[in-house]
Amino acid sequence: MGRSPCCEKQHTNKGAWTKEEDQRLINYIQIHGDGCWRSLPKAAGLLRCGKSCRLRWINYLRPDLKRGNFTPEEDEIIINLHSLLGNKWSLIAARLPGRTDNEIKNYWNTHIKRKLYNRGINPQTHRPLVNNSSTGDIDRRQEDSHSNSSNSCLTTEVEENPPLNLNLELSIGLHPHNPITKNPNGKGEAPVLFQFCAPQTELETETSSSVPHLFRYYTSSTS
DNA sequence: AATTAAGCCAACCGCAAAAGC
DNA sequence: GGCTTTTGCGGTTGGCTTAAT
Repeated sequence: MGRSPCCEKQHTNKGAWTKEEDQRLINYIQIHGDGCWRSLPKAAGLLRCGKSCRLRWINYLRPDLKRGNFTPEEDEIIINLHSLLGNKWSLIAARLPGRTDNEIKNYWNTHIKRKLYNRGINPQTHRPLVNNSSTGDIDRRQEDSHSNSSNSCLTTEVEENPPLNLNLELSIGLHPHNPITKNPNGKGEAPVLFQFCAPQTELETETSSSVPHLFRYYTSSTS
């Protein structure tokens, strides 16, 4: 038995948002701010589920959203971050001001995956694809084996290949709400240096359930 | 011009974590 | 500490648009 729905489905609209609905949501948030999504629809006079309102605001109506195509620089940032974080779209989005996790996820699936395949790189593992010598087809089993878990490559690949030891500085914008990148003193910007380390032990590698466990990060104040 | 296929993106769904009581 | 509610995330889907036949 699942959890009860978050809202009375028979009383909510679904599908594409109308201009009027958008305007109601914008007006409400401009006055009251966002948050408390559960009660927002009723208060704003919208026949929508709170989750739907939140998604609409975050992915489409937010004033700070950047519109338009991704730049080549953004492409490379996404590829680099994905190689480090896996399908953690919200974390990747936090490093790209004006972009949403949904937008990046869609862009990854429609553009970047193909781009990497064309470069001969497995988009999930970020390692060279293995060519099937008899057929010439690209062997995508690597991707299939990885698809069950966004981070599973960290266990299988590490066993097959020497772990990479990278010191990579991510010279990209900070996001004020990201607890990782937020400067602890709350002032100014702190450059964030991610230091990626080889797993300490096999046990640690086996039991790692999230990528951040495998690396540490630190910030340093610019002041 | 009509039909089909592929590309694209907004929105939905289910789950897990966080927050509240 | 345990239960319930709310929020946020990632995967998936549906439908619109464009390209190819």
